[in-house]
Parts: sequence; C-alpha cells; structure tokens
Amino acid sequence: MSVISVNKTAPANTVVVLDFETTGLSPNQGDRAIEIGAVKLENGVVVDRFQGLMNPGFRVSSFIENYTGISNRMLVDAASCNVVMGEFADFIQGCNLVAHNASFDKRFLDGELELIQRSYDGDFACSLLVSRRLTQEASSHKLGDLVAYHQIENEGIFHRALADAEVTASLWLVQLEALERDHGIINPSFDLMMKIGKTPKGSVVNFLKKHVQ
DNA sequence: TGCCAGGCCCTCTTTAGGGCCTT
Repeated sequence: MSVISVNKTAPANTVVVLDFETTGLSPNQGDRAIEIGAVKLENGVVVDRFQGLMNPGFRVSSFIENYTGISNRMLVDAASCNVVMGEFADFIQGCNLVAHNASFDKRFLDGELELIQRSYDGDFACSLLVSRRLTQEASSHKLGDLVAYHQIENEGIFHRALADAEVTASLWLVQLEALERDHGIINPSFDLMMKIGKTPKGSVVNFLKKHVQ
C-alpha cells in the first residue's frame, strides 16, 4: 500500500478533491475500487494528499489493466479495500468533497464505506456539472479535454487516481477563478458551487448575477 | 435466455429516447 497521508482535523473550509479507479462502472454489479487518490485544498492551496492502491479480492479485467495501467500484479500485494478505505474515511472527515462526474465517485465511496460501516459528513460537488454551466462553449467536458481546454498544467498521466485528482483540483480552482474574473463573485463558496451545478443551464447567467458582490 | 450503471441533460419531450461522462 502506498498511502501518502492521513491528516489531522480539517478546517471547515477544507475541500477534498478525489478520484477512484475501479474494476468497472457499477458497485451494484459487484465492481470495487482499486485505487483512491485525493488532494486536500485549504483556501485554494494543496495542504495534503492521499493515494492508495487496494486489492478488490478478485482479478481485474484486461480492459481495466490497459485503461488504468494498474495490473493484477500491482494489486496482489496491495492492502484490502477495507484497510485503505478506513484510512481514507479518516482523511475526509470534516471536509466537503469534489469529483469530476461526482455521481460515479459518490456511488463507489458510499458503497465502499458502507461495507466497513463508515460514513462522511461533507457534501459532494461535481466539477463536470459546474463545467457544463460555466464553460458551455467547450465541445467536450471530459476531464482530459478540459485540462487541454484550460491549459491546466499536468504530467501527462491520466486514469490514475492521484493524477486525476490533481488535475480535477486544478480545474476546480480554475472554475473558482472564473467566477471571480468573469462574474464578479468574490471568494465563491462551496455551497454556491453546488448550487451552480444544480441550476438549469439556461438560467445560470441570471443565477450568477444575483450573487455578484 | 437475455439482460447487464446511473445521473444529467437535450429534444423531434414529459405516457421517451439517446448522448455524455465516469471505470
């Protein structure tokens, strides 16, 4: 296991940007997490990271090996999902959460934590939903395409949990900056970002005008 | 045997269908 960090108590304004690599698309169909990566942001600054491979208890498909670069050999000696997710549950306590297409990561987070009878107390926001509203001119809202669109610095690694969490965190900060620069909303709150993600695309401009300070 | 994710969003919609996005 290569868990980088398990941090202390987080301030209330701390956000954890996370990404799962998994054996497939649906925990309801028996899929499990095989890697979790996360970046902890405090006032827009990375203050901590978490990364861990985890053994799902069965062999992953060749598609997943090729897609993620995570091989069955790499997972043989990894800690179990229960151990890694227990430490990750400690890592996210007191934090709000962000992911790209959060409904996917939330399903796996909820599923894995339920198996070890753990929970979390933050809300979950989605950088994909925010992107569809703030960057409507973008032809694609895939994470890799948005990294290119916004010219976000990256190391050319995709479909690994920590690398994807890092660029998602950068995307999140780009979106916060865009609200300040383009819409005059100073220091946008996490709650506002969640509301933007739920606002109908056609009315998001009027919604933002109401929040100009 | 046949099926096989699920939420969001758009449109030729709402008693539906299909594309996008995540692995």
